[in-house]
Amino acid sequence: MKTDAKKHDSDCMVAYGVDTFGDRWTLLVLRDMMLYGKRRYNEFLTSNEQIATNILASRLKHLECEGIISKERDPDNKRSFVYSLTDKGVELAPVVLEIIRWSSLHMKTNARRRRLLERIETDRDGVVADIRAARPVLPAPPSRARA
Amino acid sequence: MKTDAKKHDSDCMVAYGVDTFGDRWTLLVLRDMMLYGKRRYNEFLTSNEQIATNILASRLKHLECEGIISKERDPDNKRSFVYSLTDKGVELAPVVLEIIRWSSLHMKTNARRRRLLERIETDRDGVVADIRAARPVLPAPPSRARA
DNA sequence: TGTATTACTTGCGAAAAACAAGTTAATTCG
DNA sequence: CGAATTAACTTGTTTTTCGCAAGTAATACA
Repeated sequence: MKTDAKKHDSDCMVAYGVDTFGDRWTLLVLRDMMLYGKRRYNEFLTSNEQIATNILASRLKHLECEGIISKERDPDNKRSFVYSLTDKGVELAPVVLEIIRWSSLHMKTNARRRRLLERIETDRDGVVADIRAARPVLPAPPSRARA
Repeated sequence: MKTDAKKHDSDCMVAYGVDTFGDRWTLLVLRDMMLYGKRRYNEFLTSNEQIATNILASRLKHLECEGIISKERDPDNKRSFVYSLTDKGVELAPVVLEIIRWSSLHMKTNARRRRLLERIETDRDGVVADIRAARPVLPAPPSRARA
């Protein structure tokens, strides 16, 4: 499987990150994996932001090419696949957690958010352990009505 | 000045971050400000990744609308403007620093990178102070030949 | 007074995203 | 056992955004 050419391909570490997850959707897929423990194509499709199926397929392929997720057959259901975070993917957790922290400074606060933020501040290693184990860090959000 | 409609506008903190800086260019502009102390339109145009001028203008406007940067006339040169990070912008530094850290785990290492990483690990507050003061954290990178 | 500089805007073709529909293979249901 | 369903995608097609080249307006400089 051939990986996409890098868009920037500069020597910069920030550009490397942007090339890897700097688009409208990739970080949301990673969020679904990290916070909600999602692992299947169908699950990613049902997030609140309604990613299109062709886009989802291309982002999963890209993440796999970058070594951030791996794809394996579900042993119990031969038509299903399970996507998992690799070590390289789990190492991205601090980036996602810092995004959450920053946003929490600038979004209206609520109990759900406060709880997550508190846990990030006081039990970051536990959060990362949950992410690694695919244990949801948050209960799934209430899903919005579709059009 | 009217801000763009949010693309995702979900209730999610990660989505808020993606709406704010989740595209090919915004994080690179922020990097230029944070790491290299860039403050002017021309300076942003000369980064290694060669952003187009209309895109740069739209990203600066967006960042300003989001309250991440501010734009002021240069008192010494009436045709020039100075862009600065607001508090909200400086608060994004940890996100950028975590991206750098993650990338450094997965890019070929070199002296320049090792130095920055070391400083991030041992003097994070000093790095953030430099960012706030618009002091370059890194010397400008060797610029690449243009086409 | 004329040229250069700074910070943009405009127009247009190309690329990517979004939407809808179709495909394939495994599985469950009657 | 055959038919409907599910899971994971493709494949068109339209719409939006990107990226390049060129143009513009307001200083500033010689």
